[in-house]
Amino acid sequence: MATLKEIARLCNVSVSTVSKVLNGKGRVGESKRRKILKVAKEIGYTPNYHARRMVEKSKILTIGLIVPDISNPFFSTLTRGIEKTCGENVLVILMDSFRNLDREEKLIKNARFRGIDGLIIGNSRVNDDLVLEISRYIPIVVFDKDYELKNTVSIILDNKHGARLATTHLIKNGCRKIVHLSGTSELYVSVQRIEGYTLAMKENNLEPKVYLTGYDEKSGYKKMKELLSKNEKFDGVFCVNDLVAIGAIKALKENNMRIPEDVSIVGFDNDEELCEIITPSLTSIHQPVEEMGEIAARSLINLIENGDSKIKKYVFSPRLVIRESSIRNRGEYSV
Amino acid sequence: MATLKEIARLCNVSVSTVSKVLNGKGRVGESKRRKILKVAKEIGYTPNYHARRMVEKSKILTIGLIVPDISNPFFSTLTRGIEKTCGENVLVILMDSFRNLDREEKLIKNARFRGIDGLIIGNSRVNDDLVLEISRYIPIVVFDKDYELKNTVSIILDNKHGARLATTHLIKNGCRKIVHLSGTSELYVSVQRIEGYTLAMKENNLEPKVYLTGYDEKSGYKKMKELLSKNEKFDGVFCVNDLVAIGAIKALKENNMRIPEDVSIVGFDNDEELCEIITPSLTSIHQPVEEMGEIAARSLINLIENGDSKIKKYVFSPRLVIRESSIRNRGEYSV
DNA sequence: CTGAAAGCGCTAACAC
DNA sequence: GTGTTAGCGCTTTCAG
Repeated sequence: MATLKEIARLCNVSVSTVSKVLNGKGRVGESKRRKILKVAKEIGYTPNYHARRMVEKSKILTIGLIVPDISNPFFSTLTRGIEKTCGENVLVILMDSFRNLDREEKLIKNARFRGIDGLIIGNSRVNDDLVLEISRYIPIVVFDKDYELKNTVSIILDNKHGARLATTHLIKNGCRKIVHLSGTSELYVSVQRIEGYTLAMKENNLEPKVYLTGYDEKSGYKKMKELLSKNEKFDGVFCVNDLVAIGAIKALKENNMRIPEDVSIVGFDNDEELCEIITPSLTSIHQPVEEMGEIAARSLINLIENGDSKIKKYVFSPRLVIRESSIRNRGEYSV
Repeated sequence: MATLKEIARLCNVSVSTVSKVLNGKGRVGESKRRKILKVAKEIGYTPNYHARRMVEKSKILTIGLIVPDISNPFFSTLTRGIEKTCGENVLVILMDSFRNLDREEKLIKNARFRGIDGLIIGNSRVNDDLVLEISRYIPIVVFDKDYELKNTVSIILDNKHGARLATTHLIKNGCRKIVHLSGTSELYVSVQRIEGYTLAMKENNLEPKVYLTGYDEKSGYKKMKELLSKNEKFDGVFCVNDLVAIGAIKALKENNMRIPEDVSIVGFDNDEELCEIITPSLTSIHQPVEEMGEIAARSLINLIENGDSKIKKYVFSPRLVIRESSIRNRGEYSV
């Protein structure tokens, strides 16, 4: 390996002289300087990063980012926001858990042994004790979970409010029998959305009906097919996310239901690509994903550098984006 | 900071004893062992990663991944493939260039000063000299560019063949006037696809017509609108990617053209999410993105560990995935 | 069992 | 100008 020592030997000078030349510090005779530069290039010298970090109080930060699935648009956009905030001197180590809980736990546990200075955990299912334990060692930013730990910042979307917005919109728009395809009951996000949905229904003296699903298109399709075959009656659907909504739409179409005339439908996440491509275009609840990523990164960096953060929790507000899938031409409601 | 030294002091033992206990090596008296473990936990000791790497010939690798836009499904899926291959002991540093050439160059140049052992560069526009220079220092895997350098592996999709497949499919399916929305003429990928398209047209004594576009939905929409307003005649469209195709479809629909009856259309990339959601569903050329990511990671790791690679180039074959947008009910062609 | 000592590659005082 | 020295935090012989 090419080292300073090696160059020093080749040039008959001391290691520190080489170091000075290569770092442009101190004064060194022109002839030596040239020779050192030449040799360094020849043998392809690259300074040992770890050795450097040992001795410098380097300002380079390394943060770990854990996501359940980087190919999911929500998380890739989140990642984009994080990357945006991390300039030259913050390295982002991406870790995809592939929605495998064991793997996720292992990744979180091992982070601090990997030179990682802080962790951003996107929407995980790991238990709180683990976060509590790990946060003793490195700062953590978590999404959609509410911790009040010293070394931790929470980034939260007001999911309850979002769900209420969606449901109320359907109601105002003339729907009376609205069902909710909710995702699993384990995820905090889903729990909150179920609450918001239920609240809105009760406020309007309507009966809430929650159906558990997964989070992908397939599970939305499957559940909707099931409801249709059971001959369930409904005129509105609120879905836990856009993918589930898209699956549901597919099933509804196959059964010749008209959207939004027979059944109105609202998604969540507002992935513009998806929402606008599908026919009819999909009304959805927008969350400022990229911005949330930026804040996450900024908070983490601050947490690492200052050991603590004044603001322990950021709550973002969702917004309703109305498209064709929920607007009936009855004049009962207009944008 | 919590260090071995600190623990040693607190326990009245030597640093090496502490090291042994914490690493479970060598034999140490039970009482000391317990005390050391206890103190280490109390003061929240985490071994210094860089110090460790200095002395161990650690098997942990750090690879850098440069993409133009992580929120683009192609690259997030690619990333997924890479992550899949990198187990416990390979760290992936994600770097998004945001399609900024300056930033991309800087990222590539700085990688080796950031403890990065090798680089995967996704579909870049950096000039070849830079790659040549950097590959002297660290191994590089590049996409869609054909290098024959010692320290480099190329991962390539046979774009020409893919374009030919798409075009031939349209021809077999009864189209005679096929236009190509091609992206820009700078990107190698586009050049290859144009060639394949042209070849297929000529083979069938048809006249190729290439129209430059961008790579997003908007530019597909815009170009198609333009063609329609100019009253260009065509019965088939081959697009450089799915997004452009989707934009084109939108424009065609607005002008009340029937797809595939009036105009058949084929995309490229086969992003399943998009291709299957749109109405009509979009025929496309599939490239095994995730697999390409896996191979990229595997090659790079091999390159890092062995200094060179037998295989300098992987060429992947595209595949035609037929959906509604190109199948006319004329019985001229069936799947 | 336990600790002293060397050394990983580098930077930074501090002499010469 | 230039080299010597110390030390970053850790692992690993090697004596005792």
